[in-house]
Amino acid sequence: MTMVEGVPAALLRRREEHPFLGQWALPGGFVGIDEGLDEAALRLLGTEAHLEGAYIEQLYTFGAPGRDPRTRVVTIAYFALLPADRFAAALKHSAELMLAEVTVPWAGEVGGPVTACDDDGAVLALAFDHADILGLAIKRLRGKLDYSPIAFALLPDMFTLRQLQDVHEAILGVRLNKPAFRRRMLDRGWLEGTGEREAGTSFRPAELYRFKPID
Amino acid sequence: MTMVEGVPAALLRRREEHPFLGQWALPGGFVGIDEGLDEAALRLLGTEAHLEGAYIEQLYTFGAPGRDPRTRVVTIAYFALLPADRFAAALKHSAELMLAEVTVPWAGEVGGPVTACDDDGAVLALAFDHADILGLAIKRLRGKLDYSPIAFALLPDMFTLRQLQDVHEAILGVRLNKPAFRRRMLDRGWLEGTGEREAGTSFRPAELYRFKPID
DNA sequence: CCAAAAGTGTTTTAGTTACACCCATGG
DNA sequence: CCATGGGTGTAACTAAAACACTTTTGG
Repeated sequence: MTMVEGVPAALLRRREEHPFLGQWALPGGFVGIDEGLDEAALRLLGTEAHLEGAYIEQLYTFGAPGRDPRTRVVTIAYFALLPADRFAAALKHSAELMLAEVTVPWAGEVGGPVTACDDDGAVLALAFDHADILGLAIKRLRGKLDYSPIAFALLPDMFTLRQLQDVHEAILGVRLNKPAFRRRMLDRGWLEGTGEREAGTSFRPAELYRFKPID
Repeated sequence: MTMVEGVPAALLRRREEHPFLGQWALPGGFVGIDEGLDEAALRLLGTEAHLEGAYIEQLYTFGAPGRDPRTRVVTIAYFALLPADRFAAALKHSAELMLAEVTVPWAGEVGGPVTACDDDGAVLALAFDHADILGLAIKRLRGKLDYSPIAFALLPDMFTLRQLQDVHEAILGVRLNKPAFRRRMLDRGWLEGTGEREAGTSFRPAELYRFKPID
């Protein structure tokens, strides 16, 4: 997953076999008999999505008996986070891959279920229970955002406070107050200012910060 | 799991076969080919631990290649919560079952790893990676305590605010301020006062409350 | 009346929000 | 000098913590 123009987005792969032929699915595959789970997630992200070096985290294990019409399949779902620019190469690699915008209503909201949309805003039909998986991933991100440093996995090494705020707003789906956000982040002690500033703006350039993993 | 005398406790089962013969392990077993995961957790809690009607929640899936010396085993760990008095019948049912006190240091604390102790305070050797599973379960409880109603799964239908505070203190491992705790709980809107009061005290009897699932 | 724990009121403190303002840059 | 967004200061508000206090029961 990543954040594109203030909205969460997930890499999907068009299925080339039954069931759900032609529909969109999350990249995945089978765990090797002597392979760890994290290890398998990283391997499959490389072979199925052409993405390397992502932050990954186990999400939930889905095992309802009928979720795959062929046979019993238990899926140990992981999510992976990368900055948006890391997807360009992967998307060029295969026309069967796309980055879909994901919409997840807040609990109690009427907006309906989880939807994934293509660049034109058309709603995509997702294979299996993958819409549920996507929805749970977004909810996990929302829940962990303010006590874990996951947001930094979605940004390049150096970033401005505005970019960090954009990531938070994309995940939460709400606008945040600038001065309050700024102070909260700086007080947390996770940021370290590089002396450098962004370039190419027609206005005052913002300072670039780095994530300081000490804590 | 439950809370006994202000401390978290987990039901363990003595292993009667290799590997780890004679050591203590979490109750568990295999998922049926046409059985859901939650369904399997509840079934195994009944057959292995003689406990019914628990609140259960999926915890994490453990799949390191060497974690079972016999063959590759992936464990989808669940935790179950029940009031302490519900364990009496289970413990009488089999001498191979025990309720062990669990100690989990806070992150960054020096106190060392997760330990399980019997009634005499002797540290028990746990089979497989079950100490890791127990540790993660306690940490999950700590994290979810203040935004989810898990504490009520550890109490009878009607309970006093002091009992609720005892459960919170047992999970967190810290003492809490009485007036602040009281107000926080009442403001949350999860509690509904029954007109009734506890009996058998030699001091002023506390009002009994009920968990109000409306929200 | 006394001990013990239930339950309440008040002050202090810390963290967050809202809003107004100043600053630095390109054009 | 102007438009634009970066960055800062201050007051208002809210939630929690600390503390002292009153209340109610059994003995």
